[in-house]
Amino acid sequence: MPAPIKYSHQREAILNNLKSRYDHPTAEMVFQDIRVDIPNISLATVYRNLNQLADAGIITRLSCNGKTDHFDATTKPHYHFLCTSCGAVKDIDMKPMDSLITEASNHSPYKITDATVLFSGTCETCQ
Amino acid sequence: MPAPIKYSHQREAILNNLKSRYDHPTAEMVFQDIRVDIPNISLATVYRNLNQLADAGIITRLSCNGKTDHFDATTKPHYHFLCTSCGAVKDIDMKPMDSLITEASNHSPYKITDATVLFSGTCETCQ
DNA sequence: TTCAAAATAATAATAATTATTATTTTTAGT
DNA sequence: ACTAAAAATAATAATTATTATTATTTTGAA
Repeated sequence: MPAPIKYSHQREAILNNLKSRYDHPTAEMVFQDIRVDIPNISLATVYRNLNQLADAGIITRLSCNGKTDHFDATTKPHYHFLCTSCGAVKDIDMKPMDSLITEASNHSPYKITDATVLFSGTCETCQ
Repeated sequence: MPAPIKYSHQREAILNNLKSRYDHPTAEMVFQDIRVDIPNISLATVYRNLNQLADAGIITRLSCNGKTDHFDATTKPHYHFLCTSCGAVKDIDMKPMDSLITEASNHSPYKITDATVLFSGTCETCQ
């Protein structure tokens, strides 16, 4: 029984912030940005709401570098790029190949439902 | 100036342990296994050596679930599978498509050098 | 308007990982 | 083999990212 989600000012601000930007921020980055408007918001509130939104399938959690989690305002499947120099996470504007999942399913005994692809290298500004 | 790597009993045991298994263990898992032979080995030693070996390009660090890092004894590029139920990480025995990198390069301004692909779903035993 | 359920801020706690430090190993040069 | 500098270690403290706790406030249905 997942607890029904009740409106909150903070959650709306968090989701709006995430939707307004394209840098796939960490919880900390969202927190710093939102503090400007809601000065006494708590970092734990940001974490809690991002988790809630991800669990509800409204946003996506990205595990890019083994350290901090990043978040993506959209759930439409697409590929990402991680700059190994500055740590920025960006979108790759190409159509995901769903042949990957069928191919992998044919080569393994697992029930495969998802494929995450993360490219890495250096971004324009770091080159 | 990367410090030259000097031999150590512990590092050899860590690398051998990793090579002897196919479950892509975490540092903690390697630690527990090695304690049997080297009872007073320190967890920090396992972390330090796994990092060293990964930095030297001898092993691979896998960031699978946003929590604990896993390690792979080989550096040959191949795809992995994460069971969302038990957390196990396994190999997928299919040829990596290098078309992915060229395709992504054509669709982005980044210098892309690597692509990691992680499938997820449920493994045989969890189904 | 009332009231229970959910959310919050503040903070404590936890988990994974890395840093510190005094001591021990390793190894290159005698 | 002997010595000494560099690197590695064990033990442990510290750090970072994240989650749990708790007393208080907000939300929303009756």
